[in-house]
Amino acid sequence: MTTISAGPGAGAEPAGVRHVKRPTPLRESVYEALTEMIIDGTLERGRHLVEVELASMLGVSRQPVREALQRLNNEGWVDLRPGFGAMVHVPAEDEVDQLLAARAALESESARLAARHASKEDVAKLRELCKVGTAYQEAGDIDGTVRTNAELHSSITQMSGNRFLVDFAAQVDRRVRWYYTPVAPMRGAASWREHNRLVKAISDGDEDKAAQIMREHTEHTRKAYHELQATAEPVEPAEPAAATRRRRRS
Amino acid sequence: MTTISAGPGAGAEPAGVRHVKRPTPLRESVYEALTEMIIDGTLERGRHLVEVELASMLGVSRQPVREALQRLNNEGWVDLRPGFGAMVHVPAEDEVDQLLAARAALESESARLAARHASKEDVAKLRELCKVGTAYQEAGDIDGTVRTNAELHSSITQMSGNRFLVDFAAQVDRRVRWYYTPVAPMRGAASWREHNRLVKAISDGDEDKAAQIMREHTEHTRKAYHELQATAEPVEPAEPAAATRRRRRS
DNA sequence: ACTTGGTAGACTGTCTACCAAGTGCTATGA
DNA sequence: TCATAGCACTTGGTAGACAGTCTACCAAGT
Repeated sequence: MTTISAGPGAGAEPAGVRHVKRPTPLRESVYEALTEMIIDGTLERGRHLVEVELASMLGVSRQPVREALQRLNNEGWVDLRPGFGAMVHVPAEDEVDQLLAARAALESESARLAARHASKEDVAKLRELCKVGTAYQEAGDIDGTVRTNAELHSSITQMSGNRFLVDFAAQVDRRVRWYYTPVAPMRGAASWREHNRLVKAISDGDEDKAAQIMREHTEHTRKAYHELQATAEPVEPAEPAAATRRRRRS
Repeated sequence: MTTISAGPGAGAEPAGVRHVKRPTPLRESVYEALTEMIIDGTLERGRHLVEVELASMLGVSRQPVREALQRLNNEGWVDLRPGFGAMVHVPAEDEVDQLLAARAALESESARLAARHASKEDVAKLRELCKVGTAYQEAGDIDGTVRTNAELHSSITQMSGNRFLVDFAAQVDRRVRWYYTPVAPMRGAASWREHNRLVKAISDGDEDKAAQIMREHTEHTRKAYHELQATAEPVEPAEPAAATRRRRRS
């Protein structure tokens, strides 16, 4: 499950674009593999990541692993301590909050620009996503719901036409997805109602309204997170530092 | 691209823990050196960067240079072409525009949060910076003006208390500073008047006003940039591809 | 019991060397 | 003139080596 298939596995190529061969740099694949493992919990928070270990685990040499780790560090997935190595980032108490606040700003602005620029096809696509998402939600398919949600948000930022916003938002979204998957189910129906209103505002070209709805939407998400925290972890006994766990054989 | 540097710099350290200086990894120094060289024009836009060349230039081996180049690529300072090398990024026509738009969103939100959280000392610091900046401006010290301007903006984002906003804004600011230094002088006095109003709004805790002033402020900057473009390059003869210039001199 | 000193092992950071494959340039040939 | 074959150069990736540093652990001294 851990070996990197440089292969074109996830063939989401737009039809007709036949990349004769895609020599994706190894570091890229390693990066993807590691984020995935972090998100799905294979690599627990606080765990010490050892280069050679990862390297042999993924069937590559140290170099690509190093490069991937450095990128992960830059993007806040792991913390690199000089001379010691990388630990999977352990999110601070207030971090999710700040993350969602940043997301609110980025996506709200994106929504505003999307309302300004969206074409008919764009709007149609958003409508479709809304429909699919609602269906997933009603069917209780959490994974599908989360995925469609992410797709909708990313589509909207994409439509802002601003590559920096797209870029930052993508980063933030990915992090949010990590911290926060457990929250998603909570506010299913309401979330999709808001999405619908948002898409309408965009289709009407009502910039202010789109921006405002998106802001409130993200804000609701934040509230939901806090409520979950409050109920789920009254005190949090601070799980005894998984920090320096190593297999100490014989 | 882009990164969230979770570096230990933004010390949210528990009071009293003063980590002594930790030997900076070489790649870090290389990264700094290269951005500096890009900003100050030593490495012109479009120039082909060769790893071994940079390595010997900086007195290190290929490895740290590679790692630095990858980071520069992620953050949009250079473009990495597989199998060929890195070229110093040549900003596209609309790129500055998008950059400033993103900045508007980020800094506007920061200003809002700063207005919410700023302490008395914070406000005092901002006032001081305004005074210094205005003085520089009146004295015609462009370098000082630009520096103080950057410091003021970065102080405000810092006061937002949101590390993600701080981080993104820092990145954007650095890029803006690169693209755009020539514009700065143009709108000196007006800029500092706006700064003063902004600081007042923050000190009053008027979130909406602070956000709005910051947005307009950035917007003015964007306009100024466009006006400069319009006058300075009526047609832009598209300087004969600095792309593949190499020292081929006899 | 607590501190100090020493030891050992594990990793990173960096360097060197090497090779395969891809890219751009150039000179050759039709 | 235009295609093309060949060449020089550069990256991407691998392997191995070594110093410095970090952690843990043990032993002796206070």
